[in-house]
Amino acid sequence: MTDYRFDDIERRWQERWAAGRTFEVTEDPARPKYYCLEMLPYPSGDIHVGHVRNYCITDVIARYKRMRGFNVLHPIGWDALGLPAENAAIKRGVHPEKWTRDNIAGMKRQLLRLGFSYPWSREIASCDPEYYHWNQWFFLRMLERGIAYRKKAPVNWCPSCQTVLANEQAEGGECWRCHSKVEEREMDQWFLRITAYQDELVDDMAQLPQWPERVLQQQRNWVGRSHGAEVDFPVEGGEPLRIFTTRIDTIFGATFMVVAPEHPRVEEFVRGSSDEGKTREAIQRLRGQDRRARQAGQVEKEGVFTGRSATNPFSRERIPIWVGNFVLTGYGTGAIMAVPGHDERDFEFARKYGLPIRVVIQPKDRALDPAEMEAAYDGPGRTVNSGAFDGLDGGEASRRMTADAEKRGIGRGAVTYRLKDWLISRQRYWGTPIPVVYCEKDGIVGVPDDQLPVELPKDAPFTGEGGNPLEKVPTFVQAVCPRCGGPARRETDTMDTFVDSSWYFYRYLSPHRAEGPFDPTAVRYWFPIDLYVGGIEHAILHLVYSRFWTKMMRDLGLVTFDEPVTRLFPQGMVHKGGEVMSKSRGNTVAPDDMIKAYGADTLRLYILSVAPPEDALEWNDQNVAGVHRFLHRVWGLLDRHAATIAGETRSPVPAELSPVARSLRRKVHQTIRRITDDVEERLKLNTAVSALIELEHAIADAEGALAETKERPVFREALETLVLLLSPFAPHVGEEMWERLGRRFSVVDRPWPVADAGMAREDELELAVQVNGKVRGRITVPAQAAEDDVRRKALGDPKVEEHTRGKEIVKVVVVPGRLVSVVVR
RNA sequence: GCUGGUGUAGCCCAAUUGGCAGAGGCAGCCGACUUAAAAUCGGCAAAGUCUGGGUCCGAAUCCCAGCACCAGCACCA
Repeated sequence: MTDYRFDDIERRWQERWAAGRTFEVTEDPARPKYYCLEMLPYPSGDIHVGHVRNYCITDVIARYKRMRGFNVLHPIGWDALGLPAENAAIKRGVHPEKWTRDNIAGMKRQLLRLGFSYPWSREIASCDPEYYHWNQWFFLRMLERGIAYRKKAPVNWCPSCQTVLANEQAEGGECWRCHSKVEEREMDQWFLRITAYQDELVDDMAQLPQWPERVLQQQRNWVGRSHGAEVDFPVEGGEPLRIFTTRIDTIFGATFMVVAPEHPRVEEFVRGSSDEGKTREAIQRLRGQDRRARQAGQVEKEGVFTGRSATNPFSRERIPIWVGNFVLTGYGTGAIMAVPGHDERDFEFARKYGLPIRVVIQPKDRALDPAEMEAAYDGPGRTVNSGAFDGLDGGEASRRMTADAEKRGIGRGAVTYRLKDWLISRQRYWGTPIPVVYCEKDGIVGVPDDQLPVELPKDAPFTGEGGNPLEKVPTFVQAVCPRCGGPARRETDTMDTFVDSSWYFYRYLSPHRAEGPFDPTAVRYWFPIDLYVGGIEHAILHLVYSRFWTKMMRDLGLVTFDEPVTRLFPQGMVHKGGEVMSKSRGNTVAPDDMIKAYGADTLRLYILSVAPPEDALEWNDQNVAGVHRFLHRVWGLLDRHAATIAGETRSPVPAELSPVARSLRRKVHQTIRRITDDVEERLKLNTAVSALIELEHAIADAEGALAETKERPVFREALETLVLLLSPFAPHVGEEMWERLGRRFSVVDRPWPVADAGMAREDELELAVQVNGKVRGRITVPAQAAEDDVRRKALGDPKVEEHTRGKEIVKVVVVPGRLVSVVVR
């Protein structure tokens, strides 16, 4: 037998694919299309196991769909701008561009070595000026429409990355990249008005039935839409104070108000009160509390009475206005009506400061007594102590009270959102320059389209001494105002790299197009993306931005649909030793080592077989040996017979078959059906691999009986089918075996086998017979036996009779193809 | 704290969605090959499904209560 020299085999076919441009595709209206997308990698230097898992899944699907007759687009590129390149420049004196290009070259080599079916002519890198040109072009279109704008706002500053971050990138008060604690700073920054699409982002989820609910849930939480009402509370000696509430039905229970320490009217309320000085001091202290901790509710509730009072516009009661650290600016109006009887936070605050608690919602089953209550009641019930509104359920009370407030001109239904506009400016070099200049005369002026791209200067100094390197390049900063021709200062902020990834999947369609970001005809053919596979960690960053970007492009008239991705499939993480595999934990596995030891086909097969693609994968070096042995056995099997099969005329499978042949054929067709089901809808690639192994076992078992007989056509069919079914998973072995079977290059264009239902059907079945739940006998019946015959045979079985003799048969359940259950008394 | 997911041989995972708990792999044991070892090949053994209740002829699967782990959300008024 010849050795399984995976290294030689894999390289040979990789070269052949490259030379034959096997995976290049163009639009072909005659064939159905399939756009199979994976998340493009950041060129950090190494492909890691998480990438491999992602790309193995998409590669199997891409190859499978191609065999099913689809015109498949399965592209790859590089998310090539971003901080690590610049940090490397500071640390090691390598230019970010060189660092990035070198990393891309190395990682590309790794991807090629894994045999992924990419159309490399479509490769893109976001650091190419020909790519970020279009970031700038989009930015200018958004600037024209007020979607991009500049404003001063409190923003998240990462002291370690020396730049501001978007809200999404500073969750929990930590920088998403380096986990430093972010600081709040008041700065002039560029924003994209994603909030213009906040309703669509939620409502269009109805168009995404093939997205996992947990991702949609996360996005829904992030947008944080909440329906309620705004109500103005009259303030003694001042303008009314506006609050937002989702529980206007409890307004009669509002016994005090609370404003955030930063509320603009705090000073007005405090001025002239009896304890002015002390109050101010207390408020100052509340302001000094850590804002993040306050938001997260990790700080004990504290407050102070401002000295001023307001009137509850429904109960007409005089109620005090407090300042409290649990009320936040930037959500609602920064002021609340406090209903301690029915809101946990208000209850806690009221108990602490001895403020009155009133019950205005009465549950069905018990009576609430404010003096006895240990917690707020926020369940359902009917309104009480609510004047003309008594006796209503919550929904009805809210509707009527809102209508009443509206009629009196003191309130209205209102919707609030948690989502903030997307802060996209970064004070760093290695990003897309924001294409505007500041002119003394004309203010902010966009760079004209014909002057794009604004390219990054090559000679910026990377000292690491604070400040954006771009500011230190006079030839970059000094500009001419496109409008008046006078001197202007060029913007030195660059764009968030999430801008690049928000639309890269459109650029794959026309990667070098100079007239626009993409060819609309190609978009009409290829979009939407049929399958998008990637890490779940992008659920609210990249995937929200991408949805926004498509909607924005739609409003520019560039596309005609609302959503770019039909089916999203988040793959599971890779763990080792029970922990997420990551550089920082030092538990990573290098794909290169695996390839060297076992080959790419083994690595691919292993990573797919060990767990369902959506589950966490627990890495275990020893398990790799298992699939490697499987490939060895396949190799041996083919090695023994390929030459014979290749050398003879292909005769048809005989109609009359021996039991062994019949059984092998059945297994072949059952396997086709199983793997097709597993791959097609459920993406259960792990069980598909198991089915391949089973088929190999079955073929090996029949080898002695069939290989050298006139029934060899059955054996040949089995081997050919095994190769075809295996080829999307282990494509190099697939090609090699296909060739050795005497068939033409390439297996990637062979039609996927079709299961013959008749062939797959069992002739006879063994059924268990249960008596009172215990298996007492077994009967063999023809597969299509009538229920009555099965029943008769089951009851006639001697072992069964032993247990039914002399007893009354109460019931006989026949489950066709499964078992018979007899109940006796 | 809330929501969702998961819990099956020593380990990773299956079980046609209520029908005989086992497809596949790892590890283990036995054997073949080998001077020997590794690699390779063949075979064997192993859990009654996290716990406790319930429904049913029949439950890993459905229901109730709890436990463990994972993920997301969490003063958002």
